[in-house]
Amino acid sequence: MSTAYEPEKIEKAAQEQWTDSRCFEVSEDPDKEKFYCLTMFPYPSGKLHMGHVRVFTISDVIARYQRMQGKHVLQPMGWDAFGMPAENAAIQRGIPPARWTYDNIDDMRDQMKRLGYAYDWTREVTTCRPEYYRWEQWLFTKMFEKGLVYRKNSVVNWDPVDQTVLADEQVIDGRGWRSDALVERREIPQWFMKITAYADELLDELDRMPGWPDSVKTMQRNWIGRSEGVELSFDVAGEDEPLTVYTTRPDTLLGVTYMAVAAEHPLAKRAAAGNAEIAAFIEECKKTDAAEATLETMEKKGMPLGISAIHPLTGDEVPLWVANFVLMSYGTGAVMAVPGHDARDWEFARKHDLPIKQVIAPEDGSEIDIDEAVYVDRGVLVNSGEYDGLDYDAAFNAIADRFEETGRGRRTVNYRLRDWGVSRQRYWGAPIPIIYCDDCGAVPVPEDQLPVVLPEDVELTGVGSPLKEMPEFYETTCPICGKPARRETDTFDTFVESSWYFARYACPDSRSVMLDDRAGYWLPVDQYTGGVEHAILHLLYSRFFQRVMRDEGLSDASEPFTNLLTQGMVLKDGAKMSKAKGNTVDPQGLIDKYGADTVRLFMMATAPPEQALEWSDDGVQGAFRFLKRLWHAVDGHCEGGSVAAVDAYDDAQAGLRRKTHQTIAKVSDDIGRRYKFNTAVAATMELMNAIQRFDDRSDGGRAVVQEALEAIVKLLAPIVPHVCHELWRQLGHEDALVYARWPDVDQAALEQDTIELVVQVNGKLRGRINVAADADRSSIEALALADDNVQRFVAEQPVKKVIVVPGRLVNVVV
RNA sequence: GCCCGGGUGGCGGAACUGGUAGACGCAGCGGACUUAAAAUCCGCUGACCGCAAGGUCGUGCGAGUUCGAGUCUCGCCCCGGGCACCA
Repeated sequence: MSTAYEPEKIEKAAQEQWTDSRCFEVSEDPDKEKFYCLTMFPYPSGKLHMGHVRVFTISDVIARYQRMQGKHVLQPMGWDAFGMPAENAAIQRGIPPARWTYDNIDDMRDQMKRLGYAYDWTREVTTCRPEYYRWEQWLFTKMFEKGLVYRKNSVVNWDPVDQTVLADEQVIDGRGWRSDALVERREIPQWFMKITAYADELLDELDRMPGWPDSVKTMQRNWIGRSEGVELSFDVAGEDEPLTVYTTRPDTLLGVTYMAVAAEHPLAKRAAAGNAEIAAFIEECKKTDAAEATLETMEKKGMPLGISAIHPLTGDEVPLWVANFVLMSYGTGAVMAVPGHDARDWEFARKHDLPIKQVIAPEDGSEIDIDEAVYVDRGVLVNSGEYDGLDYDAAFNAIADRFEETGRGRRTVNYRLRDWGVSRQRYWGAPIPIIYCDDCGAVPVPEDQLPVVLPEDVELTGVGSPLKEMPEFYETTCPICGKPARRETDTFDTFVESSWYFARYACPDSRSVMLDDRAGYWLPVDQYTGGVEHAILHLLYSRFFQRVMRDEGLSDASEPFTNLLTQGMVLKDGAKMSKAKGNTVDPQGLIDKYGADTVRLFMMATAPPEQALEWSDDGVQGAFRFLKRLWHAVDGHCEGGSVAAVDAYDDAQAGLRRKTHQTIAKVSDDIGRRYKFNTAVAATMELMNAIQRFDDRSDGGRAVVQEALEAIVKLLAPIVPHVCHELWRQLGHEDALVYARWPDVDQAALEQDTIELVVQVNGKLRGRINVAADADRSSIEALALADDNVQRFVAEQPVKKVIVVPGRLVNVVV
């Protein structure tokens, strides 16, 4: 009597058994090899979306696979619970951010449990809880003591109508998203973390991280942007202070025909004082937002300041301009312009009729016309007086030496990386633990007064932070002198919470210290999985924080994540699935209709994890159909009763055994090494097809089918754990599948007497031959040349050579 | 604009280290079963030529390297992600 595949029933039963046996709860066991498998934790935005399901399933497959390898696996889950959407919901619906967040967490936790992830729920971490954020407040005060944090003015988007600071995302075409008012750039004092102090270490270690994708390492290298250059001083006519610029191309120094400073530069401000036109231009510059993409793509504008700089080598006067593309925050806020050999300078010079001078010529002696096209490659110096004929390196050194000798410059290393501004003028975040005292200045909150708890019962209006209206929050006393003082009302960037949560999972209940000995057992994370959109910021901040924690004596590890898998986005209609774009697909409907296993299988079978996955509703049906086929195959097989042991096989039986063990080998490699779950699924589907074509009810036949079905159930256990859990039981096993080991390949079963080789003539496929597995080269060649179709194409032509690729093909070249 | 990916049948994708292009699945078409439908099972399915054997073309576009290129090199085009206050 055959039974139906009822996912809802078997999934519930499997999950209950996992929960009751607490098999995914792990403690520290030094005798076992640990494996810490982590997914980037979600922001509790409401319901799970497809991107969540994809990344959690990928990670769960790896965790369950490693468990079957005998590892002691930790897979925790938590909530990146601070953030803007909670404030938006509060403004729109009048629900306090805390309640909205906790409700969402409850919903999403239920959905995760329904999907059967192998999480140790006893370690759940929620970043908006004081017991969590107190430790980042504490670490901040330690960083304060070490000089790793500091306060400086920095630019924000100011909405003059709502009287509030806007996130870049809230600025739409230069206007506030709620008020529609033109946004202004405004400078306010903010806290910064000195990530640049670790720039060299963060850069150098990338060379020793084989477990990270090259693309991510390259992006981080470019982001840090270490460059070796020279700082040069130009005198300015009528000014006492020289103007210092940084350049990586001192070899082009004689090609300088103008210079440019940022709108915020003191020289520009002074020039504006006596010139209304310049003042207006500087005002206009402030109206663009500060995003790099905007600065780089906007029209390059500038104005002469009416001041001249003196060229340090020739003594010539070069005009000084103010330009909208020069950044005050990068380098010195001033650049020397070499239009002949820099693309942006060239374009700007053409537009404003500034002279273009060639000082570099191609090394191969070819002629170039600098008025036609810019020449940016390194080459040989020309029109550079005593430096003519030098190459890049020689010129770099000669000019750098000259400036160092005269004290007018120095070799220096520059980074594109900027310090991390962590202040946010928002309510729903961790309070920055600083007290401002008129006498003592900015004072960190002492350890015994931590945490600084964020009040949760508030009303949000959308205008400013409610903390600024709560004297019971901000009124306090100075920890040093005891006088009345005022608390910082800014909160941390939410990236601060996500920069160390991975460590806290090791000891989420630790009350006395940020991290205890348990972190020493679990860290670093062995496998980290998350969206490629986090390739730079989140991952770089986490690498920085891990080092800060290391230097605080909290952990021995320098790198937080040994292996990184960056999963591609789930796209819909060609764009990232996101709430903001309104193109999300709710996975819940599919779970209700087909069960968790079908959804898990579909996500894994459809595309490799690193690739973007374009969502389509078709295909889910196919995953469901396959699970039904598997179910009925096991069901039908088990109806035949117990299986007798057999030690000799006929050809067909040996053939199915070979397919079984080829599949074990392929799936082990696909999941264990390549992370190609889609081809792993395809391989098990092929084995299923082979089983269904195999019709042999003899003892031997039933034995190899039993072996094949057990292999499929184990190989698919990480991907579709519920149905496999039940099928394993049906195949006659008392111990739950979750305690089973990954299957081994029987090398003897793989052996073959003959193999097929492809024969090409001049690289085109012309025939196939069967040869003995151990055939030598000359007999292969002879067999290949004897093939009728091969003979047709060789015909009378002399054979120039024959290439034999063992196990693959023969190519006859005529 | 800069940095990092990607582009292969009607669709998702496979081809791992330069060696049979299109595995596996979806959709479609034909058939079996059924009173019927659903479900299930079997077969076909890149384009073109051919009765067939087989042949020609074909991996975004253009060149190149090689006995052999989806894969490597150079130059383009298009799409996605990131660009520091979305997470």
